[in-house]
Order: sequence, then C-alpha cells, then structure tokens
Amino acid sequence: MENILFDFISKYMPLSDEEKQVIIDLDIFSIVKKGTILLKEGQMSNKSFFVLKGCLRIYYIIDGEEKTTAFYTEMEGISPHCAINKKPSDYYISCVEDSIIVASDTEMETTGFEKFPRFETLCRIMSEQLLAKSQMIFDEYKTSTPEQRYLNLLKTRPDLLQRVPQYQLASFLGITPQSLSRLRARIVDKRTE
Amino acid sequence: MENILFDFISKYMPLSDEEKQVIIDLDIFSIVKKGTILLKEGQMSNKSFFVLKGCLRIYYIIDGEEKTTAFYTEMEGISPHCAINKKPSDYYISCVEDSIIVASDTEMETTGFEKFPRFETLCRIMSEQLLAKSQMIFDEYKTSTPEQRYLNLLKTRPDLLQRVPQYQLASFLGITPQSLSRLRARIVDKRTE
DNA sequence: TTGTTTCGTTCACCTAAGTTAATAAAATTC
DNA sequence: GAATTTTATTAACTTAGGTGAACGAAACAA
Repeated sequence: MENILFDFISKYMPLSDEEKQVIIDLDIFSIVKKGTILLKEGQMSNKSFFVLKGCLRIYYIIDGEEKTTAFYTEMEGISPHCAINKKPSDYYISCVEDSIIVASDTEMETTGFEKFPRFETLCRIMSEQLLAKSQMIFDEYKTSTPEQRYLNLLKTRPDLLQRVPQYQLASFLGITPQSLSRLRARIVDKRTE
Repeated sequence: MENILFDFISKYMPLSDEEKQVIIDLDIFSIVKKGTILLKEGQMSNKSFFVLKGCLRIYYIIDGEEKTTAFYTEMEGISPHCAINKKPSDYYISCVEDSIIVASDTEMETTGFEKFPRFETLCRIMSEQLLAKSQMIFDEYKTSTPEQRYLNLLKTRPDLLQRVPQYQLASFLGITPQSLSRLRARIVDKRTE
C-alpha cells in the first residue's frame, strides 16, 4: 500500500529509507467504504486527503440539491478549503467507491517539514503544479460548451463515466441530469445520421 | 514601492532587514504600460508576476476570438502554467492599465529558497491558499448562472466593472458581450418594475 | 477636425439548457 | 425475490444565451 504512495512521490523526488519510515510511522493510510462522508458542510477539519485507490467527490447542497464540483481519483489529492483557511467547510467530501486513502493533518505536515525540509519543497512543487493545472481546467471549462466539456471528459477521463453516477457527472459538467441525457442522445443522433 | 510588497508579505510572515535586502537586490520591480503583452501564446517563459498596482489579464485566442479567463489586481499573483510546466504558453497575459509589477523567474526563486528556507515556506503557504481559493471560485462559477455570476462580481469585485472593458468582462463571465448587455438591461428592468 | 476603428446596445431569430412530470430501469434493502 | 429507493430517460414547454446584423457613441489616429 505504501509503495503506491512512494512510487508517486518518486516522480517528484526520491525519498531515503529513513524518510519513508517517517511517513509509514505516521500511520496515515486508511480504507474507506463507498458512501462514507469524510467531510461535512459546516465541519471544521484540518485533514487533507490523497487517493491511492478509489474515488472521492466534492459536492455542495444548494437549495436542497446536490451539486458535484470535483472528483478525485488515483494519485490525486485534496486540501480542503476549510483546512487551509480554518473555516467551516462549505461542502461535503464523500467516497464514490471503496477506496484507499492517505489522510494527513496540518500538524503532521508542519512537524514533518521541520524534520525533513525536503517534504516542504515537495509540497510546494505539488501545490504550484496543482494550482497551474486547476487554472487550466477552469479556463477550459469557461471557454467551452457543455457538449464540448462532455466530449472532452470522454477523451481525458473516460474512466469517470464508468465509475460515477450520471447525475453527479451532470452537475460536474455544469448542467442538469436531464440535459446530460439529452446531450448524449443528440451526440448519438449526429453520429448515426 | 518595495514597502507595498513587504506589507503584503508580512501578513504571512515578518521578514528581517537582511531578507528584505535580498529581495530588493533581485531588482524585480518594474513599471509596465497599458497594453503591454507580458506573455504570448506559444512562448516559453519562466516568469511569474505579482501585481503591486494596476491590472493584468489572461486571455486566449480561440477561433480568432479573445476569451478572457482571469484578471489580476493589487496583491494578486500569477504563476503561468508555462512557467510551472516548462511548456509553451496556451494564453496571453496583457496589461489592462499602467501597472507596477514584480516579475521573478524560477531560478531566482530556487536560489532564494536555498539561502532563506523561509521563502519556500512562504511560497508553499501562498500556493496552498491560492489553490484553495481558486477552487472555491471555480465551484462558485460552476454552481451559478451567468446572471448570478454578474451580480456576485458586482458585490465582490465592483472595481473590475469600472476598470475593464465590458467585452472582456463578458467572456470572464462565460458569455458574449451581447448577452452581458441584455442581462444588465434585464436586471435594470426587474429593479424598476 | 475628420475619418476610422473599437465598443456597447438593441433586435430578430435560433438553439440548447432549465423545469416539471411521467415512466422505465437499475440498484438496494429487507 | 419482492418491495422500495435511486437513477436514467423521454417529452412538452419555458427561458436565456448564442448568432448575425445594424446602429450610435466613444476612443483613437491622421
């Protein structure tokens, strides 16, 4: 289980055995069942999550409706807004599938950074890259139509369409489930005509 | 000029005089005229920008049309995707008003981090906060209509409406200039009826 | 100053997404 | 395995954004 994480980290920097042991000793790996809610609206939490296997999802409840804004799958991490800003959470994080995750909290990180400054470099680089990536994705979202976004998802994250219920995908694409159904039918029509 | 920057940084961590001098010696402050293009599509650059005064803007040219996706004003910074990922830029960065900016490059940052590890902590914290903020803004965008986004902009960044031409605001809101015109007329109608 | 370009608004028409509701299909629960 | 809940589809109707075009106002340039 740990090796999945270390393989991932080694893409950014190789870790010594000592450094690996420090991480293992933190006892941050956990197995979570589908449907588990890791964070609730209004909750204060300083936990960050990293997905080794499975799928997590961020959603809001607005006017009684679930609005899904993000999915996190293998090798993706979430540092929730509430953990960074020490404010109650605006959203929920739940587990779409049975998953294996790494859950760390800010204190663990701070003490880790003190012992091994390279951890901080690692986190800075990862944050910077995630920020740049998240802005690219936002730009792509803004500059395309729901249909283009759906087709793009089909290309870039085809697994999501299999793993995730359609009503969650719909709000992730910024539309209603009905519109997504219609949109898909429209695409099939185009192909066969 | 430097003091604007140091006041800002002091919100995250106080700097010693020595540290301040290191920053000043980097000679990173510059004054840029309205209309200056700081980054072009296709260009490789490792420069990041921080706005002390004025306004920068990111835009794409898609099918010959400008699509503005972001504005950066006082105390906001951009680390362009191309600088982080060492790839040619997908977008342009231009100067909406005469501005005073800090332009730093990745080498400067790396050498700075080596001399003063606290700079890295500063950058990590700022990146993490920016990431969290950018995801909140994305979520807000996804979960609201163009009209709500416009009204929200009116509340949260009223200055932008004064500083920026409307056709740039329109694509920032994800709609055409015509739709923005209509949308504004609709809001006035609602108020007066 | 005049001519030119850019910008914002308005209109008519088109298209696609939202809404409400009914129904079918699939997944869960007991 | 039957009952219940959840999820997906379809349809009719409404609403709002996209498109193309025309016009006036403002900004800019010669």
